[in-house]
Amino acid sequence: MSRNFDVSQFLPYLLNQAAEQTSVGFQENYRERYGMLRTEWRVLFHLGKYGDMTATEIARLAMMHKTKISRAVSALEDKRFLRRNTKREDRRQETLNLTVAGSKAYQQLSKSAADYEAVLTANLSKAEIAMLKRVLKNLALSSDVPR
Amino acid sequence: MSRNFDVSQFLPYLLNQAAEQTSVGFQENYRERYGMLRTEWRVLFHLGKYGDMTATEIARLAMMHKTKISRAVSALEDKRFLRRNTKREDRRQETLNLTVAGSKAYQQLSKSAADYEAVLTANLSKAEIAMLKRVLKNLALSSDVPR
DNA sequence: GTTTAATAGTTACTTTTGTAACTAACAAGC
DNA sequence: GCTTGTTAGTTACAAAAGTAACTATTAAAC
Repeated sequence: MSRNFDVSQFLPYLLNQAAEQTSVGFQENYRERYGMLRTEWRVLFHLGKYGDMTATEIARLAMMHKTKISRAVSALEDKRFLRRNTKREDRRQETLNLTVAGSKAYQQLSKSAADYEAVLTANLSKAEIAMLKRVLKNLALSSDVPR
Repeated sequence: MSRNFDVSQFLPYLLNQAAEQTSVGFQENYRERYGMLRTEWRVLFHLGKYGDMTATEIARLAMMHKTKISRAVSALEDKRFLRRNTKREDRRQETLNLTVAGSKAYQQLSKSAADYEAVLTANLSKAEIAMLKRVLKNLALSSDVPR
């Protein structure tokens, strides 16, 4: 069985291809229009979805390294999509919150995301989509290396 | 509906997390032991699976840019995992083939891949795995931008 | 209260990737 | 056979990501 394992069907490989294609497909929605990178869009949507957060909280939720977050936050700040506020009770931390422009971009892009996902899943049933997402979430937790 | 779209459940995002975690999880099998990068492992497994190929053929199959392939091929050649042979009928192309060491690495790693996948899919049924892979392959083709 | 350790976030340096321009070889048109 | 265009693969340069060391601040130990 392992002798004949078909490595071209290897799950991490298939996941990578699907992830890469769909992410590249979606980036046309924020790249030109808002001048964002993928990491920036991710940070933006966390703030849009969960409200004010610190960089560390985003890093944990998004499973992204803190330097990546740090750079994305700086870029989003430069583009006036978010503001930072040092916490009074702990001056190491800073709460990040979207500006009006940031919120608008988020609204716009979450609409685009919904549309894009609808296209991607056009020939899947509700049950299949649910199962797919459940599996993906489990896989993301599987080899959970805290970084 | 789009108003309340849950962007933290966005398919490309979930795919990315699952892809990243599982790829990072698997890399411990080739990173230390063979000193390979992810791109190199991918090129290696294409040659192992399909036999001799040119760089362009791998690029098309693996949906990787040709510069990435070029660099991975050089690295694999330096490590003596493959050899190149200029084709006589078209001297622009070169056929890549695994050395004995390359084949051994491939055998080893495809075994590891099988084991790793078995762990990843431990709590999925055969039907679920089949459906998952089918969906992933479709998603990878979805927004097929030839590069 | 002073030392020690831990945490949030940034910066410097290195590695990897992306993009575009390049060389070499072939093919077609004329 | 010469020009024009195309394809395979590489290289140079720029952008992005990873890693480790850093600063500033807080918390704990004593």
